[in-house]
Amino acid sequence: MADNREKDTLELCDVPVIHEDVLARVKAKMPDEDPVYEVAELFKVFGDSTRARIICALNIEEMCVCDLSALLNMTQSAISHQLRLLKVSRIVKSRKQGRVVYYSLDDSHIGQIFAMAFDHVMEEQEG
Amino acid sequence: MADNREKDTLELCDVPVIHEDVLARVKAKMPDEDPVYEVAELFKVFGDSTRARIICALNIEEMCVCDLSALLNMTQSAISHQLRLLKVSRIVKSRKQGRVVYYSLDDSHIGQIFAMAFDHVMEEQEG
DNA sequence: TGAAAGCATGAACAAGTGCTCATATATTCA
DNA sequence: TGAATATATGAGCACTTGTTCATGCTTTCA
Repeated sequence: MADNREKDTLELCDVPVIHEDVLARVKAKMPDEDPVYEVAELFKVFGDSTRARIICALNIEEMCVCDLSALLNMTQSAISHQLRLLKVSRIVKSRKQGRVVYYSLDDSHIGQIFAMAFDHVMEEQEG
Repeated sequence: MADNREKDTLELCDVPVIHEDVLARVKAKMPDEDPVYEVAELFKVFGDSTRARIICALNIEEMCVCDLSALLNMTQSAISHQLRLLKVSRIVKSRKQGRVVYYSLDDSHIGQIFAMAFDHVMEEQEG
């Protein structure tokens, strides 16, 4: 990140393009950058087994932290940390009643996306 | 995975359970462990922006490695490494023609799952 | 009011990940 | 056959991530 001398032609990545027509078409049809990054961020949150199990549980019904801990056989702290991430990502929402906090899925899309992913891995099994 | 002596009461995680009825219901309805882990693995692969962009591109049409490199402005090596992972995960397939290798999506589910995720992040935007 | 219950959070550390660099392999063509 | 092209891959490194541990906050109840 310091020495840029002798690099008048500073293409970061000067790979040759073989199919200019293909490139042009794909460039035209590619979705905008930002949504793609957001989709990747969403999948990144889904892509941890603890969080995936939490989502599967909350897709069945609302649960409090300690019940989730018992269900998944993990410490309250670990679950709580993950729930925080899921909440920041707007995947779950919470309501507090006394000293108990109940979590549930924030959006019906979430369950649908998981359902499709399940279908996919099930078919992979057979075929 | 070796030493289990002196662990007669081996609750790994003895959190109290508040709602036994909820726990019983969710336990009964929870999907099997293995598919959940596989779904998480699938999402993990989706959850990187480079791979997400590759998938978006290949969802439009088949492409070779160097065109992908040019499109995404990344080195051929970086793209090739990611394509390897995508192929092992059965998300893309490849066909070789001369010294050019063309990649495409291996399954129509993939595009559908991405489409749903896009819908989700778009609605998040609006509120 | 003080103790207990339920949950949240900061620090720290091991494990995992994505890129770069160098190099290997495979194919084409002169 | 030898050079050039297209792609693959192993090693290394900076960076990220998920858990644990200790502790703090909030609410309830005796």
